Formats: sequence, C-alpha cells, structure tokens
Amino acid sequence: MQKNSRYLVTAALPYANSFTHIGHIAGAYLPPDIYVRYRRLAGDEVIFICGSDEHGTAIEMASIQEGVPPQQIIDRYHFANKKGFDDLKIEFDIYSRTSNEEHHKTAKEFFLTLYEKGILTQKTDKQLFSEKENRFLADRFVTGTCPVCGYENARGDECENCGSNLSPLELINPKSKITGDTPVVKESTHFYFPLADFQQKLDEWINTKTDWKQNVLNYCKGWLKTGLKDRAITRDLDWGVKVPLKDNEGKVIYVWFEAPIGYITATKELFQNKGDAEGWKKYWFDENTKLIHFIGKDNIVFHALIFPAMLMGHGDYILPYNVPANEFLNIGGLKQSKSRGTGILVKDIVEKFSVDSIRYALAATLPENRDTDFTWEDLQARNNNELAAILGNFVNRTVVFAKNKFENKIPVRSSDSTESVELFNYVRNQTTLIAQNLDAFKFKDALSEAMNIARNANKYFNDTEPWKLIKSDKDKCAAVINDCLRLCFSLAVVFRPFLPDASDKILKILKSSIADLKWDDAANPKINDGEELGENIILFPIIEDEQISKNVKTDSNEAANTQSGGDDSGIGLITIDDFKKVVLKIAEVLECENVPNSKKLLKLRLKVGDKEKQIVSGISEHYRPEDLIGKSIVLVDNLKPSKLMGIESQGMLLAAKLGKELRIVTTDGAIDSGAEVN
RNA sequence: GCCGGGAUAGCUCAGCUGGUUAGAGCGUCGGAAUCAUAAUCCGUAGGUCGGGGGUUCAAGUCCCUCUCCCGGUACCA
Repeated sequence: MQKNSRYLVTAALPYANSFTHIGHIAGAYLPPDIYVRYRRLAGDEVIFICGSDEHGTAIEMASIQEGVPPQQIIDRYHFANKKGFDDLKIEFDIYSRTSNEEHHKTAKEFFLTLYEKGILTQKTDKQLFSEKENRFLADRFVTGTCPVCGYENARGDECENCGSNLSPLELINPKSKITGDTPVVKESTHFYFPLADFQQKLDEWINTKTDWKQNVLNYCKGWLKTGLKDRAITRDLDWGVKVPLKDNEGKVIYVWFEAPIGYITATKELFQNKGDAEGWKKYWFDENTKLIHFIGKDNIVFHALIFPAMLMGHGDYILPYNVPANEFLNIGGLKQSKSRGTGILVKDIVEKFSVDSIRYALAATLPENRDTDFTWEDLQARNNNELAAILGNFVNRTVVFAKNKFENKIPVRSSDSTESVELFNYVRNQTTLIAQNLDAFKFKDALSEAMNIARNANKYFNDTEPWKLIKSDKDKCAAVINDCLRLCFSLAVVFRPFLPDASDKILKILKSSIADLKWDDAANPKINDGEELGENIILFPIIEDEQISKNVKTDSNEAANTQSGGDDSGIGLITIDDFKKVVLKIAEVLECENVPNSKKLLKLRLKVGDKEKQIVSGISEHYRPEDLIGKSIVLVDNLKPSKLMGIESQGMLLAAKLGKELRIVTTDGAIDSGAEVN
C-alpha cells in the first residue's frame, strides 16, 4: 500500500449544456470520490478537483436557439449539476467553472507560453463568413443542401439524413443558421497545436505506463498507431477564451484545448480561497505529486495523449500519473444519450432514492472493464438483498440485541475467545485486500470484499448464537455482542468511502468519534465499552415494488418525448405556441390491415372530415386490424410524411403506453371525424 | 471498408503472460435457526465460456473464419 503521498485527483469537467446522468456518475465521479475518501482515511494528502466546462459552439448554439445569453445556459446547468454532485455526496474540494475570470487568465497564459516557445503553428483555411453579422460561422452554424444525398437541411459538420461527414464549404446553398443569410467564402488563419511532433515522446511515455488499465492503453495505442494529427486550437466564435494576441479579434481558444487547463485554474482558486496563493504549485509542479484523471472513455484521447502533450510542450507541469478511464453505463440495455433523451438524470434519481442506495447500486456495477447495464430492478435488488439484508440487518440485529439484553449499553468484554481473535484477523486481512483493490482502481472488487466482512459478521452472529448465550453464559454473550459492535465499527470504516451516510449513522449509534478516523482503525475498532448506545436507525429501508414500477413508466415516457423534439434542455416545459404547432384531429378508421413482413406495423386508411389519409402505425402487437375498423382515433394531422417499409404514412395516431400495455386514444362518446382536438 | 473492443451460469459481472473438476454476487430449490428491516446461516442445482475450424501434451485464454452488438475512422468523384 502506498503511504502518505500527495494526490491531485480530477474528475472530467461536465459540459454545461446538459444535466449529468448516472452514466456520468458511474464513469467519472463516483470512482474518484470513493478513491479520495479512501486516500484521506489512509492518511494521504489529497485534493479533488472538478468544475463545469462552459465554452464552445454547442453552448453558443443553445443560447441562440433559446434566445437567451450563454450565461443563462451555463448557469442553469452549472448549478444544477453542482447540486447533483452535492446530493450524491460527491465532495470536490472545489467545483469551479471555466467561464470565470481566473480561468481565462490561466488559459491565456498557457496559450502564450506555447506561442512564445514557438511551438504553435499557423494555417490559413477557407471558411464561411457572414457579412451581415461580420463574423465567421462555425460548422454547426451553417445549414444547406447535402452534396451527397440532396437533403436540404444538412448541418455544416454532418448530414443527419445520410450520415455523411461534411465541411460547410461542401454544402450547396449554404445559409447561416442564425440569420438565414448566405455566407461568403473568406480566409481565416488559425493556430494549431503540432500534436504530430509529440507522437514519439507520447509513445515512449505511454510505454512506461505498464500499470494503466488495459482499456486505456488500447485506446492510446490505437490513436498512436493511426498517427496523431495537428489540431486547430483556435476558432472563429464569440463564446470562449479570447485569443490573447493582436489581430485575432473574433477568435477564441478551442474548447478542447482550454477546458483541461481548467483543472489547473481550479487548483489555483482552491488555494486562493484558502489564503495560500502559491499552494497550488506543489500540486502541479512537484514530481512527487500523483496526478490522476478520472474520466469516461470518450475522454481518453484528451487526457492520456493531448493534454499530456500540451503539458510537455509547456514544460512546467507534471504529467498524469494515471488515467483510470471507465467505459459506459447503459440503462436497461440502452445507451444513455442526451440527444435521444434516454438516460437517468442525477437530479431525478436523487429525488427518488437515498444517496447510499444509489451509490451502492452504481458502485456495484461500475463499467470498469466494459460497458455495463443498470436497471431499476437491479437498484432495488442491491438495496434490499445486499445493503438492507446483509449490512443493514447485521448492524440492526446487533444494536437491537444490545438494547434489549444489555440495557442499550456496549457490553464489556471480559476475555477474547479464539473465534474472536480469528475474526479480527480476518477483518485485518480484508482491510488490506480492500485497500489493494482501491489502490488498483478495482472498485467493484473492493466493494464486494467489504460486503464479505458483513456476510462474515452475520455468520459470526449466527454461529455464536448470543440469543442462547444470554441464558446460559452472560459473560460470553457480552463478549460476542461487544465483538459484533466492534464489527459494526469496522464496517463503518471500510464502507465509508462507498456509503458515507451509512458510515456516519453507524458511528453515531456507536458514539464513536468521526474526527480522527483512520483506515487502519477498521481492524482495531474504537468503541467505548460500557457506554450507552445512540439511537438505533434503520440504515437502508426496503425499496418496495411500486417505487420501481413507477420509474420504469417515466423512463419510457421520457424516451418517447424526445422522438420529435430534439430538445436537449431537459426542462420539458413548452409554451402554448409550441403546442399549437401540433394539429390534432379526430379520424375514423375506414380500413386497416397488417403490413406484410413487418413485426408490428398496421396500415390504416382514415377519414378525416372530408379528406382521406393513410397512416402506418406500430401497434399490431396490441390490436388486430378488425378491432380498429370503425373506431375514432386521435390523429396528428400535420406530421411530416414518412415512409415505413416503403409505405407512406401521413400522420400518427395517439396511444397510451405503460410497460408492455398499449391503448389507443379515443373520444368520450361519438363526434364526427375532422373535429379538432386541443 | 478499415482499426479497436465486446459476446462466459436465469440476471449482473470476474476470469494477468494458455495448465488441476470454469468463478463471485444476486435469483432458484432444499435444510437449519428465530436475536434481527420475513432480514440470517448452511447446502444444492445451473454454463459444449457466440458458431465453426486450427495450433498445442493442454485453450474461455493463442491463430483463422463466420454471426451479432458497441466505439472510432475512411469512402460514397
């Protein structure tokens, strides 16, 4: 076990244009929080850094689309996400943001240092320029006709219709997405970071990292094999850190370059707040500091190659000691995706379940080696069958026993039985094993070994049968219960990094001091023989089935909501004008038949007032064609037509869905077709 | 298309450089116990390790091939 070292731990900076979901937590935030809590218990010097990443086109775009200043966008997500971390007891020493002044200063200094060292190169490219706005247009700010498939609303960076990657210059009839005017081609000069020059140094450096996780090394080697390309580090954009050189008006530092510098800024701020303005230097300049970046796999290339190259280029800073990246956490087999609206948001889950239940369920299924799957049923099972049944129950049965048979006092132990000695030898071994796993970033193994202590504790209780001893040998019984209470203490220590709330509660029941708690105390519990116990608390209430089925329902609703909207904001509120965009009408089903070879499609011929329409609907698993003929349904009349299995569908019908159940929406009593619904 | 990763008990996952009868947790089933949030403890069953072929004394682990999933990247003159 590494002792008394200095650690600089960072968690990926969440991008401030969406709410964090539990995949983010499992990937990049819970592991470092566990790690940091453990390191502190082990006596190491640690700081834990994070903050919002608040620049870039996506945020500027959102600001334009919503018609509000960028500041309003980033405030919304910064504070919401910060609160989400607080709610999950993920406790950074500082949660900063890249929009603040100190960061602009630090990022500019970093840029200038590279510039003055002659590392940066410049290249001139053709780009689209809006004369009306007097500015260059970023890729996403341009739409036009796709040169490949002819789709008219292709974005500047890709065509959503055919999937082609595009450059804005390739678009036919390009238009500014902001004003609609036609941009002209103009030359723009940008700064580049010569990543290719660092290829060899990075290769050699990565090769020394034999203890890194295999998945991380694989990604790196893949990139190195392909060959690193120079990357532009400036953009023509308003929202960001201005390029600190003359004749570069309208240019900002590219967000990928500037964001990781946020780790440095946040460290500076942390020490400024402490009144130790120079304190950050021993973290970023001292070779003995271990810099550890916790991230998701999408960030590996930035943290394991690009940022280190930047740091190498700059020269003053230490390089990462480790980058323990995780894979992704899926939900019920589906990807969590902002744009698709699938996923479980932190702000929602914390309203429904306790911090420890969430932390445990996530920690037990961390995507350490590959993508893993989270389900609500799993959360329930983990809580009820493991937390409550094994850990919670052991503490409870012990405390209740002491309360009933020993006047709610910690019984005094008169002698150590051999079983008792063996028991705490076992605890000592487990404590070491858990520490080894945590040192190696094997959080799942560590957690499972901690739970094994609780299993063994229950076994000890069962085997010694204190409920019999109390009648036959009260002294021995006292020793057993004393042991069990000491085990509660041990459990409070080893679970402390994972379940901070439960740990506090146990220590409170035992009236043990929290202040100077040490990891090694787990094997040498500090309880006060003879003293009265605190109030007993149920650590993990059972999660009932209804609490789970409710969630399955909201998930599918959320997923359905985003099919049409594409609104990433997650707010979910619309105005009456938004609603008026949708024309709903009553339609009568004239004909209905199965679509051959399809799994769930029905083709319906509808009468809508004096019109007739054909739609295709995916409900044949729930309705037979003959069931629908003659029924009145609610139709979305102004839906853009589309083809399903080659058949045109000119609208969609409304249906209510819950789990596997589905019912079409109809009217309360008869009304002629064509009637508007609102 | 190319590169990389995945596919292991009902479920969620472990299985470094190939080596005894393939593991854990949960769930199942049977038993014991009754201090405890009907919570515990013991035991049982469950897998031709995605399909096929090969190397080897020996392969989940190496090689080839196929199928399916997930990333990345290229092309669609």
